[in-house]
Amino acid sequence: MKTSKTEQEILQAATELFLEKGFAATSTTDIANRVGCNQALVHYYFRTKENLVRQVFMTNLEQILNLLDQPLPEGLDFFGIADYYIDIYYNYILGRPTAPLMIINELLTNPERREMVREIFMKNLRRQLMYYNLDQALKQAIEKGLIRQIETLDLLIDIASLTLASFLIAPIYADLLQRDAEAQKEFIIHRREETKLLIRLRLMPQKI
Amino acid sequence: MKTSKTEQEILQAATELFLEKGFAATSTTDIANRVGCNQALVHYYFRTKENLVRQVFMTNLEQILNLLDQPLPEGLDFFGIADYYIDIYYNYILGRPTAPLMIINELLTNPERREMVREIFMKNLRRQLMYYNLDQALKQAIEKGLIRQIETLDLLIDIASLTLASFLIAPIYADLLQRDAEAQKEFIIHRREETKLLIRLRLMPQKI
DNA sequence: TGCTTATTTAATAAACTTATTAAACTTTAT
DNA sequence: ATAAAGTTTAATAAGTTTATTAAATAAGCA
Repeated sequence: MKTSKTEQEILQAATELFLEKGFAATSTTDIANRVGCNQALVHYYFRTKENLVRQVFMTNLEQILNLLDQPLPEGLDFFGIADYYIDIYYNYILGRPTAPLMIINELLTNPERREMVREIFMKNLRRQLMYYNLDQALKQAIEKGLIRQIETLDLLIDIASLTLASFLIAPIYADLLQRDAEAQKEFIIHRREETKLLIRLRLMPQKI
Repeated sequence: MKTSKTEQEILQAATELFLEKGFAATSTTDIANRVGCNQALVHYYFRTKENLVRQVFMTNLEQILNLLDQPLPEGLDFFGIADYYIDIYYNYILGRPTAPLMIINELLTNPERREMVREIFMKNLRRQLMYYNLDQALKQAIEKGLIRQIETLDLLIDIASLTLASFLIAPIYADLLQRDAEAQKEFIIHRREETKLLIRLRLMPQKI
């Protein structure tokens, strides 16, 4: 009763198409065509398109959230920790560059999805603990004058913003300046280093 | 032959719905229902849905690009100029918070739209001149040691990334922490100031 | 006024969408 | 080998979508 090969292929094709064109613009017929199977088979395995959408959405969202779930690396200062997380996120998204857009897009246009996110958050106590630990560690470092005053949430949003936007902008950059896929990847690597520099300067305890 | 009231109403309703639900999820029947007119009327004025989509897309994109088209304010140093542009963008998007998502979404999922963007760029020589002027001014300031070494494109992308992401994250933030619209606006204002601080620190000529 | 043009509507064609059903085909397990 | 369970297909119902058409209504003006 473990998921069959065809079922996986359908899920895979659905994921690809949803990421390429968005949920609304993808039909179950499109999915079947990509797999090379009958359209009814999509419904046999997942019954409704909504189930399929939900599954793809949840899987991708959980993957992204789980990246934060790893323990803080030992023996690194905050500059090192920031770099470490920036690398993790850039590397992850390099592998599936349109996933964040799909997530963001669904979250913004579909209120039900936001309910799902709260569920995921509430369910995972470990993640809440991680946030609490980071918050405490930051506060101590600030008190000791090791880093500049910053809210924990702002630091995370700064990193997330710069990372996310790199991947939204990269394909547009490549197309506009008529660059190839290789140049696009270089652009992202370059933006990763710029992100690290920005965050480093944000945290460095010098007076403005 | 100037655009009739009904035509404007249709365009307005289409814009609203496209921004709320996305292009694919909005039907011409939805648009007619919001206006309170017959569905055929939508096609009478715009013939195809694609024409309507194109027009809404182009209008919003041009508005966003035109924000950069204003002359550099006099008597400001680069820190002041950066703040000035950050304010302009935040204020604009505050008025139409989902416009950037629609633009980004279309650009990423629909290759034809990227062609449109190149057209717009190439057509507007003044914008190219603006970029050239900014580039020159930055290079001089760097040479004189007034600001830290930075590529012009990176500075613009830094600002755009932080601004854009604020608006993508704000509604999710509000929903997740169950805050109201007022708190969401405050969040964005707060992020605007964090953006200014980040950019300021990025430009300040201190050794890392 | 009456003629012309513009706007609006109802009706509908043609294509496409999701989902179900019954029948055919494969596997698997005894 | 064969019965049971699982997989796949063709056919199709029911609904939606875009777009067109012809007829009805309203405006503009000579």
